[in-house]
Amino acid sequence: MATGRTHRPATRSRGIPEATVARLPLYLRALTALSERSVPTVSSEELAAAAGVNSAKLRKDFSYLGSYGTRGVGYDVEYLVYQISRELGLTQDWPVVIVGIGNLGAALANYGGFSARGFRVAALIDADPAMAGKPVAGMSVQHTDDLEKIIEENGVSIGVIATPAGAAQQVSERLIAAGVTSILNFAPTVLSVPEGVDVRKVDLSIELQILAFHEQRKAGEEAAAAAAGGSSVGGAAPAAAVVPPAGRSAAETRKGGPEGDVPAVMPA
Amino acid sequence: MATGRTHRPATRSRGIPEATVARLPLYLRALTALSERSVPTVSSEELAAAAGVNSAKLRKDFSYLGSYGTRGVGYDVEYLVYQISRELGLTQDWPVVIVGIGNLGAALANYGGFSARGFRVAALIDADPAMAGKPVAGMSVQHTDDLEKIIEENGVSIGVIATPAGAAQQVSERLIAAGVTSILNFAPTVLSVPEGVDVRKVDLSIELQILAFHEQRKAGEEAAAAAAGGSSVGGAAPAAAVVPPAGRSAAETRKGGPEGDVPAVMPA
DNA sequence: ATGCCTTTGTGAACGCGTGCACAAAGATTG
DNA sequence: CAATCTTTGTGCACGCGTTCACAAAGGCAT
Ligand SMILES: NC(=O)c1ccc[n+]([C@@H]2O[C@H](COP(=O)([O-])OP(=O)(O)OC[C@H]3O[C@@H](n4cnc5c(N)ncnc54)[C@H](O)[C@@H]3O)[C@@H](O)[C@H]2O)c1
Ligand SMILES: NC(=O)c1ccc[n+]([C@@H]2O[C@H](COP(=O)([O-])OP(=O)(O)OC[C@H]3O[C@@H](n4cnc5c(N)ncnc54)[C@H](O)[C@@H]3O)[C@@H](O)[C@H]2O)c1
Repeated sequence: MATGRTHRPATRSRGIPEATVARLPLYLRALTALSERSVPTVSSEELAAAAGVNSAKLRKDFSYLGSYGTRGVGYDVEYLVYQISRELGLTQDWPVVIVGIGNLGAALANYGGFSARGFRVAALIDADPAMAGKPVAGMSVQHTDDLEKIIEENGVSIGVIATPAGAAQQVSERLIAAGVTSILNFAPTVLSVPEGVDVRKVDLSIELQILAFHEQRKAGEEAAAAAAGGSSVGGAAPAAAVVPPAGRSAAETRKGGPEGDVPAVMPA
Repeated sequence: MATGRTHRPATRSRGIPEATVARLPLYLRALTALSERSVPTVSSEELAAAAGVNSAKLRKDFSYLGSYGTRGVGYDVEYLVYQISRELGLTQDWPVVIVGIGNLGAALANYGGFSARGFRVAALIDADPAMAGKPVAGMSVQHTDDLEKIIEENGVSIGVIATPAGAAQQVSERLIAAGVTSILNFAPTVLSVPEGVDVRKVDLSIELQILAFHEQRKAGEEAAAAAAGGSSVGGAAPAAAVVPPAGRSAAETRKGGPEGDVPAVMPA
């Protein structure tokens, strides 16, 4: 999710739980690696370890696809690769457009892993007239004016948005109007889309903030442990405070913080 | 998802559910936007709409932080920004290193949104001697030889990995040995890390595969609807088949596909 | 053919997350 | 001060996802 997500509850697609779908690519990757090493079969235990999940979970996941294992032996690697690929729709070729060819968009365009799995970059699109015609990753960047034409001519149903946040909503609307029904959004905004359109988001900033939360928690616990008599291990404490407290109206009305307010840095 | 994730079940950090933590940055972003427009207060309903979530969920999320709202009025925007920032640990300054300054790493280094929220890029690190000393995003790229020194001197506890997949595990081990306890991994690999280290992953390929799954499902349903008498809407059907069936040993043993095998493109 | 050993597939229990619905709280108005 | 209206905070129920644990299944050796 990427991390982050914008799950639509979705109608339990064909009986395969969403959580399982999200893990299938993980299994596929592990299986592909085994396949390249010409490993013929693999047990749920081994494969689960390679994919970083619980083996019971993996078996249950596979059980949604059918009974593809052999008791006492395990799973046939090649066969499973095919079954998962088919289930994920990777036996088809999916043309993709990338909109917004800046720092990130260009990096995505240059990314090899795209085409590795049936995804083909059909076009690179940018609103900047100066970008139009420029070669990026061996393709010529096209102008947003032609967005609709490109989508329709190439039968594109998956769009990647790498524009600034302010443009993302509008870009998504044009993509959708032209026929796109799945969007991968790198811009830090909530996209509002009609029913039937899937949006997944990748948000670096959110991921970092989640890490910071846990990091702060670890630091707090460590401090507590140290205060309780432990030796202070070298745990890289962050530097200085940044945001001063707001101290506004509602502040007085406040009832009671979680647990007596950790001694957060509070200058003023 | 980004989506994608590597949740450690974690010990219900300080009573705040993981799912709530993952949404706090979303609320914070919406609140910051309101703050910039000088909106003084906001109701759970409005804020929930801006963040793209259910209002009941939002209220429950906030209830884990304390009672910061005023019944009949809503939430004080500035105050809530501060409370969430504090809870997420964003009132501190978090130095971050990026390892692997290729296409993606360079894009990340150039990304402004990094510093926007208390994250400061302390160093850019690459193994390529030719990269060492080169300026990227106004910083000089440093060689991996100095990785440990950089981490320790800057008190870095968060590392971003943007190396090729093959190098990621090793890089993570060096980061962790040097004191890093949180990793954001862009390489398509499962990182194996010791207890106490948080890993979150951002995986473009996985997100696309999940979209492809739903896309295929939509196409199938649409085809079924059309067969049932509907007019075929212009739904951008993908092009050609790519992976031929494996047809291996276990194939015969197979018991029974989900529901009589949709007529997937099956050449041979 | 028989028995043993390995590994799958799944029933069942449990816990987390979500969303409804409403009582309590406070603001606001008369 | 009392009545009314708005919006929060949360008890509760439900469904999804995870995990355990084990019977059934199949391979393999004897
Ligand atoms: N660079 C990163 O590492 C990174 C990381 C996370 C998120 N993001 C997000 O990804 C997005 C892109 O980041 P970036 O660093 O590449 O920014 P950028 O400014 O380098 O590139 C944005 C590109 O989008 C184009 N653009 C603007 N409006 C457009 C429109 N309406 N239609 C089509 N193209 C348009 C611009 O011409 C520009 O080329 C931003 O929303 C950013 O927040 C970037
Ligand atoms: N480019 C993208 O859009 C994109 C998208 C998703 C995922 N990824 C993943 O991100 C990673 C980086 O992608 P990229 O396109 O930037 O690749 P890249 O080849 O352009 O860059 C990789 C960089 O890592 C450096 N490196 C290699 N081994 C290293 C080591 N041991 N220590 C430090 N640095 C090392 C290389 O010198 C190079 O500069 C890859 O794993 C890729 O799969 C990239």
